[in-house]
Amino acid sequence: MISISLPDGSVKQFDAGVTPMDVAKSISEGFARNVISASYNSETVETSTPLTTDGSLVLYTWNNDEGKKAFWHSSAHILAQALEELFPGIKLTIGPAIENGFYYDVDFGAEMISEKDLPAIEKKMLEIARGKFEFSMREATKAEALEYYKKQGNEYKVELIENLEDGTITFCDHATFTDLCRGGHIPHTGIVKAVKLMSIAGAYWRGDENNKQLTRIYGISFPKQKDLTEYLELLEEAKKRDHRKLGKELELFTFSAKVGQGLPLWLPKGAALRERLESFLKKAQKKAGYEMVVSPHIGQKELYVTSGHFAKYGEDSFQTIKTPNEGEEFMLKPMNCPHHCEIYKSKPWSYKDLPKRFAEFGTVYRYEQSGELHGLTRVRGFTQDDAHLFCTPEQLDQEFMNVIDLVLYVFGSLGFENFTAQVSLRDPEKPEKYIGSLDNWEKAENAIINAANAKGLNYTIVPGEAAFYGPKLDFMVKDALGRSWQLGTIQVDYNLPERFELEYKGSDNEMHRPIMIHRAPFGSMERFIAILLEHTGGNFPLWLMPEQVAILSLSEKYEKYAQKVLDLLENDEIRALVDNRNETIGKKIREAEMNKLPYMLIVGEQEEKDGTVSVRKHSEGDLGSMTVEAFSEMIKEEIKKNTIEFNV
RNA sequence: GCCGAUGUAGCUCAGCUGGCUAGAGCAGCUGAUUUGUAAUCAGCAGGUCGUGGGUUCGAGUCCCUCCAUCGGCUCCA
Repeated sequence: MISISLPDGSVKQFDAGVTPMDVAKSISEGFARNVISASYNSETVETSTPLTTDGSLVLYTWNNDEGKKAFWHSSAHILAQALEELFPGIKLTIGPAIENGFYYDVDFGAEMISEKDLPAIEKKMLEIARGKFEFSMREATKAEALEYYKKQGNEYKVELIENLEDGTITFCDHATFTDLCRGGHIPHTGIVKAVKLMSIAGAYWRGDENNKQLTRIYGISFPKQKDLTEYLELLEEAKKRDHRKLGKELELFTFSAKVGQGLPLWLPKGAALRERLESFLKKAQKKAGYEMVVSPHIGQKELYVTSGHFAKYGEDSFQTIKTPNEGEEFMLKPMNCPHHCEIYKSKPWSYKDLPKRFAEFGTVYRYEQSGELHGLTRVRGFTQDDAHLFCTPEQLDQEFMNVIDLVLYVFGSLGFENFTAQVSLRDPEKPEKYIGSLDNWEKAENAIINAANAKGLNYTIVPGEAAFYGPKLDFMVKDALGRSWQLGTIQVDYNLPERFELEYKGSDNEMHRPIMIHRAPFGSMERFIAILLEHTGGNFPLWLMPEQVAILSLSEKYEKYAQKVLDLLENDEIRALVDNRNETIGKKIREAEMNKLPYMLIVGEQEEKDGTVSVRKHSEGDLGSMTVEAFSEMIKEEIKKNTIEFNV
């Protein structure tokens, strides 16, 4: 007999060799029907794995993330089997579950595959699923496993196995299919009722560009057809919040192939929105002791040679600009830091002057790979809400924490609650990617981790994501489709001060080297606005709206009164427009609603007589009539209510 | 840059297996209408079918090049 404890705290006795599914059935047959995976003593097991020791068992259904993971991973096996049957001779590599679904990376050899092939593969998968084949794990020795795949000529699996310890190697079989696999499956294929293969993509073996590119097939599967339909509808809904679509509809920005890819053109409304965001941040930065500086869009090549950026990115940048002077070369500035270092160098500093905080909305140009460009989130010309703080070692922790406060204030003010903090460290395996001494790197990494801890941030540590000159604390936010983007970033840098020979005089009358903090709460104006658009669906907070109020005249007869209302609102710094076209009120309302105008004021005979406006709120409807003054107060109140004060 | 897909009017889209002067709705313009909470009516105008080649008696439709865009990979100072 063994004792098995369950998540509800209960402990039950079973014969040794009992399976998780047996335990589920002992709880209730109905529950057991929904159980699709399990973990024992925190290790993933199959629902058919015999349990032989005491332990704690967790049973998962489709409603748990672990259950979904097993479901999708098992679906990847089914996909692999379908592919093997339809395209004999292909080489399978890996097929994991992902956040939404699963994929399988396959070497198709000379075979060409395109999206047209997907429906046939889906059909085959469902055929296999209906066979209700059980997934069963089988142990193999390393020699056996290697032999199996060497015989098949699958060098990918051979490579995977060579990196595994003998004695830990398992295979998973179902039907006639077998695959190297660590485990974690649903009981049988029949539970998969709906499958959709989403797309085909190239993916490098082991994520390395120098390796062969494999074909990756993305898919998602569900236990019910209805779940799939709902998922696809959800995707359709998310597409409506795509910032590229909204940006066009709301006339915020555009692109022109003639200007060049990845070079956004800001339209009047978008420019106004940007400006409003900038002045919002400027106000907070002023309180936090920042000083604005301005630097040019180009700099001599030497500047970036000194900073190290040229060696790192020179080849992949916009190339140098030549002048009539032989040998003279300039570059479009790809970042502001070197300029700010030179601003720091413009005069000698005492420790009493520090910290210095130089801020600039600096527009930079980076030659991103063409396949990387993406709406406003990845562009070739963009404006960073940049600042560089120069401080003493004693000031570093406090300065860093203050910047965290500023970032949290910015995110809070704009309603970004679901961000993740990411501590981006260097990859210890690839020292060649970074500059500077290990000693300084450790100091910088510790400073970031300490500050994040002191601020009680819930963060994840990701090695390999640091900048080449220093580690970062990044604030990541997801877009409508769940893709993560880095918005705010704070970086500690010991290297540029060294390369630019920055100094200050200490209390000991000796020269010392300041530490530099790079930071951008928005990240870039472009990306921030893109993500804000996707989060709000274009319904920005009232204070940010390019146009807050539309005054809709009932007919041309009320033009004068509409104009008077407009003047009154403008006196109160409310952004309004008059729609005095010869159209029905229904049409004017419809258009204002579609343009996401927060408030509509309808003015006609009654309103002119009473000196009132009839107020309609976007997506809510008629609020009744009130005086212009009362409306104005209401707007100001709403803006005030949604504004957070920044306290240093 | 790599893999896959897409590109028809300002916008959203139709155009079957290649066959008369390429269609619709919205937006625009003109006129009528002067309107009470999500589309008033009528007329007009608008496209070298992304670009450049090719196949063909004939190409929006088939093939190739390039460009741009979309989904991924790699990259992201």
